[in-house]
Amino acid sequence: MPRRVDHAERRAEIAEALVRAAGRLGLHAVGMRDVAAEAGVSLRLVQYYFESKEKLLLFGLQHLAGRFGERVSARIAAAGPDPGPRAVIEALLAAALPVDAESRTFHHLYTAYAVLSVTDEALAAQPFIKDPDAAEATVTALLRRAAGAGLLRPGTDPSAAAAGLLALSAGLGTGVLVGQRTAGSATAVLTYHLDRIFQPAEESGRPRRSAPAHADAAQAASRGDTATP
Amino acid sequence: MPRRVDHAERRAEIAEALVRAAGRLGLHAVGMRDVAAEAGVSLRLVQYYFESKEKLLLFGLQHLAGRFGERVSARIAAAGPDPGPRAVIEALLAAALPVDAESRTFHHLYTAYAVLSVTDEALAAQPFIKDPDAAEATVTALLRRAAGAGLLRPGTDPSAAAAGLLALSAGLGTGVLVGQRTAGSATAVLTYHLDRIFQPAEESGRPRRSAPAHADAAQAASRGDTATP
DNA sequence: ATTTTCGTGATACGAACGTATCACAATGAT
DNA sequence: ATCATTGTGATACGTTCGTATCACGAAAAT
Repeated sequence: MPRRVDHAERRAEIAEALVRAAGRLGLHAVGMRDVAAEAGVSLRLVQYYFESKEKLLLFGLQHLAGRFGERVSARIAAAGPDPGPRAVIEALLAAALPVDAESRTFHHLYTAYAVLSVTDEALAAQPFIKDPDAAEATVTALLRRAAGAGLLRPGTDPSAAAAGLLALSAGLGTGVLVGQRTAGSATAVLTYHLDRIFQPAEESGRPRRSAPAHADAAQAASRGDTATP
Repeated sequence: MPRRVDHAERRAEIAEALVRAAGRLGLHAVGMRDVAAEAGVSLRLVQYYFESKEKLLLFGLQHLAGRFGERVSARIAAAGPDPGPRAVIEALLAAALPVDAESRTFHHLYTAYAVLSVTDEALAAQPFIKDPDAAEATVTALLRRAAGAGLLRPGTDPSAAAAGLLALSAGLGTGVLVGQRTAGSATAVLTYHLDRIFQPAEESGRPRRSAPAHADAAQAASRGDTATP
C-alpha cells in the first residue's frame, strides 16, 4: 500500500490527532500510542514522521498556534470590512476565550504547554511564548490609534490598557476552563472592561457599528449563568 | 529508630518536599521516588503516609492552598492596622503575583493543578477551584464598601471590577511565570488598573495612607525591565 | 515479660512508556 | 527487469513508575 505520500500533510494529520487526544486525556497523559490510535495509524508511523516524542510535542504546539492564528484572523475578518479598533480588539480577545469545544482545547493545551515550558527549556525557547507579545503590540497599536481618534476615555494609557486586556482575557479563559466561571460571564466581564476603556457611543448621525451596549448585562451576568436562552 | 511520630507533621514535611520537587521538575515529572529523595526518607515512607500517589497529590494541593492562604493573610496584616480597601485588595492581588521564588512556585503549581483538573475529576472536585470564588467575593465586598464610601470612580461595577482584577492578576502572573513579562511590569499594570478603579487621592488634610501614585511608572515599565536598580 | 502495634528499610512485580530492530511490500529510477 | 528507496507493520528492549510484599526493630499495652 505504500504510495508516495505528502509528508507535511501526514504530519499535520498526526498533530491533529495529538491535539484531539491531548484535549481528551490531558497533555501529560497522552502517549505515542494514544496519538497513533487517535490518528488511526500504527505506532511506527508516528515514530516515522516524528522521530521522537519531543519533536511531536513541539510540532503539535506549532500546529496549535497556527490554527489559533487562523481562528483569530477569521474572527477579525468576520467583524466585517474595515472594522473599528474596538471591534478588532473584541474579536481578538474573544477568540481566546474558551466558549466552544475548539477554543476550549486551545486554551487547555496552551496552558498545559505554558506550564511545561517552566521546566522545559526547549519549550521555553519556542516562539509561542512570544506570540502574546505580538498580540500585545497589536492591541497597543490599535488602542493608540483609537486614542488618536478620540475614541478612548481620557487618561487611558494604551500600553498598560493593552497589557491589562490581554492578561484579563487569559485569566478569564482559565477561569472558564476550570469551571469557576461561565463563558457568558467571562464575555460580560470582558465587555465591561472594554466599555471602561472606550468612549461611550455618541448618539449622533449614522448608527454606530459595534458595541450594542449590554453594559448593564455585565453586572447581571458577571456572577453566574450562561447567556444561552 | 521508630519512635512514635506525629503523622500530621510528617505528612506536611513530605508535602513540602513534593512542592519543592514539583517546583523544580514540574508537577508532571515528579514521582514518588523524587519526593522521597527530596524529603530525605525512603520510598516506603511516602507510601506509608500517603497510600497512593493520587492522595499525595491531593494533599499536596491542599497544603499548597493552605500555605498560600497564610501568605495572603500575612501580606494583608503587613499592610498595617485597619488598612483601606485599596490596600487590602492590593495586598491580595500582589500576593498572587510570582515575584519571588515562593510565589513563583505557588503560581506554577497552581496552574499545573488547574490544567490537571480539566481532565481529572477528582482534582476538579477539589475546593481549590472554589478558592478564587471566595477571593472574588471578598474583593467584590471590599469594592462595594469602597463604593459606599465614595472611594471609587463613578460608574464602577464592584462585581465586574472584582472579577476583572482577579482575572487580571492571574493572567499577569502567568505572563511573568513564562517569562513574557517581568514582575515589575506586572505590578505596574496592576497598579495602573487599580488607579483606574479607585478615586484619585484628594490633596486634602492628613497624608493619604496608600498608593504613592507611580501611575506614570506604569506606562514606563509596562513593557520591559524590572524595577531592581 | 510477652504480645501487639507502629514505623521503617530493602526489594520485587507488573504495567506502560519511548525507542529500536527487523522484515517486507510498493513505488520510482535505471 | 532490476535495484534502491520509501512507507508500513509487527514486535522486542530497556527503563521507569506506582504499588505490593516481606522482614524486622522499637515502643506501647497487657
